[in-house]
Amino acid sequence: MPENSSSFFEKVYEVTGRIPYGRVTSYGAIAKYLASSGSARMVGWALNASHSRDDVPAHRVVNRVGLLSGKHHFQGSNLMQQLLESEGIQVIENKIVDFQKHFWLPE
DNA sequence: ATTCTGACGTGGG
DNA sequence: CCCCACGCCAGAA
Repeated sequence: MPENSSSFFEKVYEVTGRIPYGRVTSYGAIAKYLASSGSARMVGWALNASHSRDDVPAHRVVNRVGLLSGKHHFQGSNLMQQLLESEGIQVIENKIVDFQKHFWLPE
């Protein structure tokens, strides 16, 4: 609802919040959707600040190969993986199985 | 103002 | 398959 998001962060939260249950996307995809640019790093940065928000499923955002690059930033050592698996997503060696199959592109 | 740092991505060797 | 260099840009020191 707040398209008045003055911050880049707000936009990232907004899009991330739209990721359907059991689906995942990449930082680059979000960055492209927002800025049509390769500012994927900013997306990860923004998600870093999403800690206070529980409405931002950051665990559904991984890098372009489906690797859980940010799992180290979650509370537990494997919380991110648990969350994904609890949504029916298979994760092996910090990597999502059939990543492309679960991939979701921002609309 | 300058410098450094990233939850990334692409391209080349 | 692996490793490296560059681009990208918001924020902290």
